Amino acid sequence: MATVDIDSIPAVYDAKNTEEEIYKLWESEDAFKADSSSQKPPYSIVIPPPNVTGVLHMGHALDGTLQDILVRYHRMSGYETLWVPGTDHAGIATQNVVEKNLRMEGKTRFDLGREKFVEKTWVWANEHKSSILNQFKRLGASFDRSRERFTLDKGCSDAVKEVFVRLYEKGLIYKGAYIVNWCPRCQSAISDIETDYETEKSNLWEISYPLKDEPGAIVVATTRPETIYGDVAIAVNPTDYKYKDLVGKTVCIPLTGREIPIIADDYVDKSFGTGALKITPAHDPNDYEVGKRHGLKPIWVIDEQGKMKTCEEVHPDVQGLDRFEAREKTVGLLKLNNSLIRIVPIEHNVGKCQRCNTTIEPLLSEQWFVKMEPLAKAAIEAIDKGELRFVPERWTKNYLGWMTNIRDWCISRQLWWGHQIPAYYHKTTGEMVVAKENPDPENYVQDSDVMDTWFSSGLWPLSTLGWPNTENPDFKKFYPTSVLVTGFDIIFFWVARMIVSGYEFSGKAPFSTVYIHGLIRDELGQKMSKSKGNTIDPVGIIDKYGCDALRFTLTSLCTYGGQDIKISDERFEYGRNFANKIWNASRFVMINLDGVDNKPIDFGSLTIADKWILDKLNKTAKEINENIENYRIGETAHTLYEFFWNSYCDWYVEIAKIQLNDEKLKANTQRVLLYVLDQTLRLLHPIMPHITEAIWQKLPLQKDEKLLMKSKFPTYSEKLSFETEAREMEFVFETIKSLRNVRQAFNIPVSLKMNIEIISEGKEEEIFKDIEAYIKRLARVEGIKYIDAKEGEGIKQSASAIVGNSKIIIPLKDLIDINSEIERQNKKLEKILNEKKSLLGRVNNPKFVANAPVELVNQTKERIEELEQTQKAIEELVESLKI
RNA sequence: GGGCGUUUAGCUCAGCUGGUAGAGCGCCUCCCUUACAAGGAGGAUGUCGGGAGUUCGAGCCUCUCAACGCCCACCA
Repeated sequence: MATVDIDSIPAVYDAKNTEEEIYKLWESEDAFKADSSSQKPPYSIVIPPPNVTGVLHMGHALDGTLQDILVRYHRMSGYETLWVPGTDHAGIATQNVVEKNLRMEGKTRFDLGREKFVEKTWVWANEHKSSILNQFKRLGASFDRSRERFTLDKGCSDAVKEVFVRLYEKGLIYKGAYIVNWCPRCQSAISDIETDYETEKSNLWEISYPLKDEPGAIVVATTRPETIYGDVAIAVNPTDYKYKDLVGKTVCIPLTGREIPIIADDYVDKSFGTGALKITPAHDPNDYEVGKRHGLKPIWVIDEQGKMKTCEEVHPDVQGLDRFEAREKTVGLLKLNNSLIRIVPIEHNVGKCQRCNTTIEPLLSEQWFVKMEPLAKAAIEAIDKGELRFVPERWTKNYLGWMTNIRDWCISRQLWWGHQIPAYYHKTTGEMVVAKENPDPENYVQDSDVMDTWFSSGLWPLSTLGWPNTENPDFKKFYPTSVLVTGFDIIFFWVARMIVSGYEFSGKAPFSTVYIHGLIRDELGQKMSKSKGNTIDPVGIIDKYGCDALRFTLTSLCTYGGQDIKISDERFEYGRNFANKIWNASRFVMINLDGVDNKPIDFGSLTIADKWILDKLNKTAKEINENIENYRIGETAHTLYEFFWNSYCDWYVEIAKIQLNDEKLKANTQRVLLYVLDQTLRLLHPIMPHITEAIWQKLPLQKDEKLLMKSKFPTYSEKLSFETEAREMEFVFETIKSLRNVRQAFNIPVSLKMNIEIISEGKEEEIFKDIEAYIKRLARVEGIKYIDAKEGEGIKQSASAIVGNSKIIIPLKDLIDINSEIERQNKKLEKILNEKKSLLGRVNNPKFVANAPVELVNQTKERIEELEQTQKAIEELVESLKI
């Protein structure tokens, strides 16, 4: 015999304490730990590793919640489930933070030296990586901390070296001079996708270059006058008649007088500017290509700091100046020199460093690259072969577009924090060796560059599961992973690269599904960012509303199309209110469990309401399984909300109050209440893990598992299907609703119990007799009298309702106004007539009858019959009222 | 320039394979009915952006126009 201490269950759900307590319970049971030797089928997810520099934001909260839902659902559905947590060393971001801290001490990284600096950064990273993952704990994340990884740890480092060497040996990694996006502030090259473009107002300066040894000049338009010192040619379009005679001649660079040729190249757009273009191969990617075609040697005039070089090509007054100062100075000099023809204001796009927003300086330099095209092949075919799919599907196109136009990937970064490139140079001969280890530390020094952060995170599914040791039990059991959950913003940075490396090094896609969710935005639809000050801190929301409230709200806002999600603080009231509802409904059940036995439900003595709720539960379970399997997470939340609140609480619990007062029904009702609650908690658990576990722990159930999170997830069961009763219950709802409607329409006080008369026959009359108790209680009815159709004299001075083919009469002398009752009935009649009219229109259309499915035609006809009967009944009512 | 998305109730948005529109919030009425006022009961509200087409039937499919948003590429 079970008892529940009700005093221990307050009427308002205490999320904070409950969540803390429950997470501790899971941890103490080591419940998130996966077993690679298990016989169960595997289900695995690797977390998109948050930056060590990061703090939990709403995007993490959504991403983490979705993963946790999938993981918890599969864990309960019989899979050996592994969710791998970890963090990313975030090369530039982390180095920036540590450098900033140093600056506050008045130091730079160079004061410390590389070794000391990296050491210091490790200390910082170690301190912070637990902090972001601990914040994920506040989310209820059921990841396996015993398998936590870091993109710079030994295992990841080994994988990185292995991959680098293999790709190098295959000729897919090469070192070469190329124009890269150089960030003068970060002092490093960055990749194309780390560069953002911003529209800026600027000028097009038209500068005149005089011809050598003859009168005349050619005028070029440029947005970067400071680069004239690096010019190696003036290019015009070969078809441009204006300049036809000038091609092949020589001009002098104003201010310095250096001589350069006029060349012809298709690249030049005749209609832009003056149609003549200055070529600066060292500082512009397109110019570099043109220069290469014409065998022109680049001249460097801007250094890595973004300052003008001190060299003979640069005008002495400009040497050493910052590039923007140099621009002003150069324009001034040109003006004095009469070389400046005019200034045309324009708006153009300027590349910016994604990390620090510094204007990018295209710079010709020696960097390491990965040849992507051969690697992309398998990643492209994966889609056609059906080995990889995106949810929602529209992202496939995006992914394929990028993959098929892929460019080589600049992987070297001139930083100190990261995986150092495993290339070694002989101290005297300069000979280069690429190897996992330094072949001879006496005589070889390692390349000083490190690799792009995304190089190591691109190996994440491989490296976290033990690759390159393919005999590792985790790798054998859990690779490839099941699904990758992330936002669309890192499809190119990360997802695409993981797919490429998955195919290259394991021959398989690292996951078969990429589930892409929307981005979190503020209530105005703007991206959340610290600089805008519009962020909502998930931890703050958890403190205020509770973790499960946060999870439920976020989940409910997910759409199948993966739309972005606008949130505001108040939206989380939705989840909090639902959590409170769950808490209180459970509280009601527990309060009413006195004398409960642990016997199974007696199916022989179920009431119509019992059968209805079991049927509804069963259908809900079916839907939930389908929804989660198909990544319809938002619908999962809505379905559960609707079932629990509108079916279980609003109707079944209210009906149970009646049945619990009936000694014959009490025990079985308790069992049904408890059973449905137990099953519902299981269904809700993946989305709202804490509250469900907390309640479940209190329920006096016979339990196979100690924890709800390890218990079986409900599925559809034929045994619980009660179609007929489910339909009959609709009759009950109709009846009660119409009676409530009448009460409200005529302002009948709740305290006044009504007496009603029913005109009915056959099956319907039987049902009425079955559900009398429900009607009496839920519609506050005193007595029910069954009368013959002919005894209808009481209709005068009564309100009435039609349910099915039956008439319910509510005699209300003095309480009702006949005219308003007539009006009320006429309104209903009008609705019915409207519906009937349109349905008749269909049925009378021979084409509809010929083309529509037979079922639909029959359904429509049946509906018309129903409507006609109701119409007739209402018309009779109105007639008798009028008398 | 190329691609994608959005436009549905006052607000925020659902609506899967076409069968006469839904939720939450807000609003109006009533109710502290012994789980819950973070609650209960009842109610009002939409020519589904405009136009055309396909279909027996269109919020959903096709075309077109419009507005807003995002991504990619980038001409000095």
